[in-house]
Amino acid sequence: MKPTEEIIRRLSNYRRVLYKLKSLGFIKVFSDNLGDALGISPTQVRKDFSLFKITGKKKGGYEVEVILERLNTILGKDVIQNVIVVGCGKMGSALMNYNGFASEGMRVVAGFDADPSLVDPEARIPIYGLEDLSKISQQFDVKVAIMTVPESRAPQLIDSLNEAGIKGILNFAPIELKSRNDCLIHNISILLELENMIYFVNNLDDKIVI
Amino acid sequence: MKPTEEIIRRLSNYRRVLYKLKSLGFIKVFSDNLGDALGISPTQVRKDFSLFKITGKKKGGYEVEVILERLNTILGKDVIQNVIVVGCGKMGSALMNYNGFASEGMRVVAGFDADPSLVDPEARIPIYGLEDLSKISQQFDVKVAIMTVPESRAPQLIDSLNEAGIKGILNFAPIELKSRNDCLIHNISILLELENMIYFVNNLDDKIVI
DNA sequence: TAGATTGTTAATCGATTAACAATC
DNA sequence: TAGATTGTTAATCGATTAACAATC
Repeated sequence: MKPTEEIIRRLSNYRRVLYKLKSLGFIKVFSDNLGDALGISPTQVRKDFSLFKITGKKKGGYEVEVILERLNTILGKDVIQNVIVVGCGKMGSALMNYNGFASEGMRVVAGFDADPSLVDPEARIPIYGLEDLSKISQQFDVKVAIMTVPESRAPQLIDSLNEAGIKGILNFAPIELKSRNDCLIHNISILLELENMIYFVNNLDDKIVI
Repeated sequence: MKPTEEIIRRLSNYRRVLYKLKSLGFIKVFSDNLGDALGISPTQVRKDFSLFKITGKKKGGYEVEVILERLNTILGKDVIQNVIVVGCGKMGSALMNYNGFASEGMRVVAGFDADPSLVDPEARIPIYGLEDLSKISQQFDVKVAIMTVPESRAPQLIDSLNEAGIKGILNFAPIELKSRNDCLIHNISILLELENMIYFVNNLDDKIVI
């Protein structure tokens, strides 16, 4: 069985919770603990672990340190993951300067923008023109890009990103881009999320189904 | 059957595609058209429509104008939906000034921040201290909040938001907050999304399962 | 009419959960 | 030992898809 996106999402959450438990002094955890913390069944925790050959001891549970090491390897935390930000408007620059990346083993190595007035190769995180996409991406072995450009620019940019060797795009434009064979795309649409919540909030009488 | 989050997400996407088709001159569409555009089966389109009593004509398909009107009603587009932004740091202010809300029938009526130096009730979109949450939320009948605060502040803020009558929270802090009975929470975690993509990009040999 | 498309029922598929033997 | 917990198999559940009668 191949891991699905949902399973990997849960692995990230196990990892996050395990660090919290570790800081509380936990040496070992049971599938029950993790299930409670994530609001899922202990069986699912065990099943997920089983898929990745993460084993525990009957009655003894799982060793926090051991699972964490395994999870870090699976999620690529043993190497710094370089990413770029394409589109350095308000949203893009807010993301570039977000300081949560480092502690998650990620680094924004550069920004890119079509607007020459935003280009600044001397900045702490340099900003280049789009013509430098391939050069910089190859130099830093970048595989993943955050895309914060206007909706109209998004579709054509995908081709440039692919040519530059980008395999994963986190798209913030309010347009649902479909993954291709050669490129995984995740869409984060604030408008869509709000619209979704607004529906359920406006229909609270209907029991919320999540 | 109650609509799930996924179904509402698809309704949003039908709506988006339908506006595009309308601008291309389409008067009617078939479930095939919509399925193709969204990469889903025509059966699913018909099933979704059926759930909301959106009907078409055998052989004649669906009338674009009619479905759009229905979808707009379902998704609350017939009334302006007021939202607030809690936490006016870089991310929060980038969101407040994002100009995609208006065309989707949403309006950011105010921002809130614990830091008094950010408070500015005279700004185009006024920024208040947290003590004004209830007053302003009630004044503008706000039910949904965008939360862009540091992780450490997030949990306690939920209580304040609930007291202010907020029923839905779009959380940007990198902490997976669980929905409660009285409050729907959607988490948007850039780090989690990146981590997820990084996994699949680093394991491209394993066929991607989406 | 013949062909195409809806609306719905039944079948399939995949993901979650229950159950339980193994065993610490 | 008795009780608790893992690891896995079988059962369940829900969502998607196939099939098809109705009909335009």
